[in-house]
Amino acid sequence: MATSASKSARERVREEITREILDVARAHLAEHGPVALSLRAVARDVGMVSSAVYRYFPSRDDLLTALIVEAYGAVADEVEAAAAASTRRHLSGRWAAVTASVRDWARAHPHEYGLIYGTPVPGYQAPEATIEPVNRLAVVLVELLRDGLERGELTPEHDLALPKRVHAALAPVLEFADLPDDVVARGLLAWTSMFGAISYELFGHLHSAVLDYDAYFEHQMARLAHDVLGAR
Amino acid sequence: MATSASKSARERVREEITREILDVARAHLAEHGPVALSLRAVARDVGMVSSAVYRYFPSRDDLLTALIVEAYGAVADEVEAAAAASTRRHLSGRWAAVTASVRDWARAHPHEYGLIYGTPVPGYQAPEATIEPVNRLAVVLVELLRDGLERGELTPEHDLALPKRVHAALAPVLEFADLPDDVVARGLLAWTSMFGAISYELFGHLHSAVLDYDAYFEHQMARLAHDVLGAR
DNA sequence: TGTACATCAGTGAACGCGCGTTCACTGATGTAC
DNA sequence: TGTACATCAGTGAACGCGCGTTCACTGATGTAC
Repeated sequence: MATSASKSARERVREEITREILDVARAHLAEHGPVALSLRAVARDVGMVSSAVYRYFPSRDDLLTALIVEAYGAVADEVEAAAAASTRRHLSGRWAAVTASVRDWARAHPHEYGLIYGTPVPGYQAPEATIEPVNRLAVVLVELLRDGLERGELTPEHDLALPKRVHAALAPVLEFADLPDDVVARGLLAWTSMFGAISYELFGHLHSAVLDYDAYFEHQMARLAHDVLGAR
Repeated sequence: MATSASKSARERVREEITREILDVARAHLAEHGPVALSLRAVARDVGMVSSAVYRYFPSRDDLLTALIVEAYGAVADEVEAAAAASTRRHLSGRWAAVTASVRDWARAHPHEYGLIYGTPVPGYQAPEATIEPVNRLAVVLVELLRDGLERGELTPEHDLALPKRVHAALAPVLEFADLPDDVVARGLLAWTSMFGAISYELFGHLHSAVLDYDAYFEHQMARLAHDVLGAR
């Protein structure tokens, strides 16, 4: 018992320092962007020699990967919290809450947002470890839609029936969601549209086109809920 | 006369070489992404010594800027061509053609797409010279909407009237478009949603969620035309 | 048309830089008996 | 509880790299009279 306790003492220190490296790295990321993320600079700020970092991360890329995974986790946390805090509201209200939570996080952490929803860092595909937080996001969206259906707040008009080819294209996501195909298609469209709106704003394309980003975003999200999701 | 002809001879050579540098740079961009764009490597491939490039571009950043401007111009070309080739179709058909042209270009030039619609390169704001091609894009969208209205193919339901604050937020773009405010808002939403759909696909987020990207995109764009624009 | 000078493109060497990663090492902490 | 050994964190020097940019230069092309 004493042995395992002391053993975990070393491990606790290790975890602490790993955390510290990640925190410093995240700060660097926030300030200079992923491209400029330098192992040496991080090491300097942590107060160790650059080679010591290799005790914790086998390479610079692994450090970046860890940050990517953390960023996904952070969005998932925000979204889950927003969804949980709005269970008693109507579908459109919950949609507003969830989309606002993503946007707020994105504005607070633009570089991290860019890291996961902007241009992928060259030579990168999503690491395995992002599957779990991405799934959490998907679950929130699916639950939102399911609740909306069950409560009768979601009244999709079936006037634009899904062609067979589109239905087939959606196979993986349909299996995951277990909802009517047009609801899934609408949900996905609303979801990607939200990212379009956020990226467009965050990456500067609304500059000199729109004055009040908050009002604009809120309104467009309401429009998505109404027109695309079919809420109300 | 002879003088000005020979003077422009030198100038023609200069333009040719400038072009060659840009072409090589664009090829490098396509292969390795903007981060890895190196003045020295470009110079090597053009067949000159690195310092010679400074006769044409005052710095690496200016070279990148030129590529950004060109990329915007390329999208604008595609979009204008698609719009021009589809003047006789219905609004939804024209919308399909225009959105497909953006997506096709994006898939053919992913790094260039990422350069202008993905994460901005750190320390960059859109250079002045992008205003012109961006305007050309805006004009296409506005004309699309105007034609749709005039032909009665666009029947926006005024059930979701624009709150004053949103109307005010849209002031610059309303002045530019000179169309009913809700039409402008719908157009902008459809437009940014298109970018969301393209980025989501191109940046890998549809991976293992959707099987047939072509069918999926086409359908979602039809949905946008119908549900958001109010086409038909 | 011919000569003297000015402009410009391209060369080659050099600058200083910060980077990722490796490696042999020291010393502290944990483990086994 | 004490000793002998194993594990691990962190050090410091060194590697090779490619980069952007500057600068004095050569030689060709254009200009003015």
